[in-house]
Amino acid sequence: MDVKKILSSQLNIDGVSQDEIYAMITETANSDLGDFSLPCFRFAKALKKSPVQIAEQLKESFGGCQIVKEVRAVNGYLNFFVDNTVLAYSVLAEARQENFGASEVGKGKTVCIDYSSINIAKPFHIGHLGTTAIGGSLYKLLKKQGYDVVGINHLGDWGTQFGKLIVAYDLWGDKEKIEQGGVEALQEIYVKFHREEETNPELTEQARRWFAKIEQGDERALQLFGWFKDITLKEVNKIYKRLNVTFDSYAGESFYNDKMQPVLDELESKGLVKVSDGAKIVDLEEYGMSPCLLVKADGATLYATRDLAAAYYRKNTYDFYKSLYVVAYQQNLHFKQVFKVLELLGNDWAKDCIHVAYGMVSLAEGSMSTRKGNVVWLSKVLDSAVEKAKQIIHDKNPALKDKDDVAEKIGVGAVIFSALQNARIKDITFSLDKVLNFEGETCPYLQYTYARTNSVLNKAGNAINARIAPDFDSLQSDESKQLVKLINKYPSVIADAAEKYEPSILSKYLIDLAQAYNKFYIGHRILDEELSRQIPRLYATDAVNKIIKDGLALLGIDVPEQM
RNA sequence: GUGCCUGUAGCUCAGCAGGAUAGAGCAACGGCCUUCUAAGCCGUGGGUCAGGGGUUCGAAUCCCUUCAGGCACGCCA
Repeated sequence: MDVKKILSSQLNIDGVSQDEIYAMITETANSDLGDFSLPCFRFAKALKKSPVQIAEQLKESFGGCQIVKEVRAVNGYLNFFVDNTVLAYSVLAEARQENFGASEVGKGKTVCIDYSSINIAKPFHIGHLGTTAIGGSLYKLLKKQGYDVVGINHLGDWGTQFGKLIVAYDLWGDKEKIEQGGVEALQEIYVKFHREEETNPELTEQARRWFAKIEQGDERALQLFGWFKDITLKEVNKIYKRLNVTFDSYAGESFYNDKMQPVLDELESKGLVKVSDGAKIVDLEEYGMSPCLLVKADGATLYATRDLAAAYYRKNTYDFYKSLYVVAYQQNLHFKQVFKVLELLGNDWAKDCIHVAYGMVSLAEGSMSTRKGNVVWLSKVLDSAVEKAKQIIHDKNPALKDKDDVAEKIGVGAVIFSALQNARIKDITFSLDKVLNFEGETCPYLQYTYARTNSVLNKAGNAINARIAPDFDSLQSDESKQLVKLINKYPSVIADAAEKYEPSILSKYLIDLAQAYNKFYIGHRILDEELSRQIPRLYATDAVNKIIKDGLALLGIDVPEQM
């Protein structure tokens, strides 16, 4: 229930719209002062009265409603005290409904999300965790908001590195070894190629020729290329499954090979193309940007050219309302350029293309480099996290059922959560120790709280459905009030997270909710109470149970029923 | 050099379409399990919100500026 809306609808101030009043009502930091507050200072000039007078007047004219217990005018603030019995009654009823938190604001609109976008034959390392986890969560958040969502894995499946890989395979590759070793085995020969290449430029030349053969459709070249692709996808799909991430399209770079020329033609016909040092560019100087490179001096297309073709393809195919690119902030300029070129081409939908940038992942030990083979494989990080979870289960709850399943959920959840708990723009120095810390503001803490609510609900049996009038007066403590308020916020938190493309808003909220519940749990016996007082507490427990499960699912994280 | 991003407790971060006394977690120290899961809860200490100026009744939040760190800036993606 939107308390601010109820309050603002009861307030009338000359020359100020209801929406403006709504926006000005804040939650009060100090609960002694009330639950919600309207500062009246800004109205002083227009009304030619002091804020103190205005607050007094508003207090007098406030019609009153069930939810408000008391209104006070204090030092120019109009403070509202909410009646928690009434609030708890309606909030807990809402929270028990099936689709609590869902919305239909996106109904009939399609959002494309380009995320994860891995490279073929390259390791899935912790650097890919950010885009995969953020994109995967946005996918679910936007669906929850009613949008049709298209998840696109823009595969990096084009470029001279595939020529290199073929050369490396012919020289040092072993079919069986690679079938078994997968991407890691491919990486080995790739890294070797780069070492050898430094002293033997002939290799570089050979690689170039092989890549040209792929382009020309040479049978053997395509066959090997397809094989590398299969190996990679097979392996990566296992990780996606663990991360609860899905895609609707794997149209990658190679897919756009035959779709760039029409875009280039259009650019030419609109007079946007310039030739500079033999390369074709779009000059963006008047917009304060360096030029967007379209075609190299040797005639080859570039990254930006493919992104332009992809943008058109997505618009034509999906008629998107928004098209998101979950890509690290290193590429800020690139996307600014591409979007500007789309705009210069006269596409009003250019404004709907949004670069959802996120921070860098670095290692405490130094930078990652695929070529040097200095990477932290995500599958290994997931495995260590699961291993750690197993150890802790062994220490704390050796009698637990389905230990392996629970450990998987806890371990993988911890890793995903580490990528989603902070604002996405923040850089991350990856530390396994930190990911493996299971105490405090962590995913295991949320899962533990969920398991705790499960335990209470199971022990309560059918009491929650007893035909006895619940006594909501039993939720008057500060802890209860705090908890009810947070439960009430869930739908707006999802809306906010979806609107800002920021899953961390949800992560932070879930931590707050779990903290509030744990305080409530410690401070209030639930099952010892008589039924009429027990039921509201079970409602609250049930709401927390559902929200944590649903909220974590929106982050791509599973919950164990017990732990 | 230019543009963008970041700077809040020892560490990691919330708070930033301005509102009342700046909040969590980790780490440290001290408490709470014969009672619903102690992966929990309570308490203690810890702050020039990077520095300076400005706007405002009011600034961590907006503007200017300086400093520090990161990223990007033509033929990689």
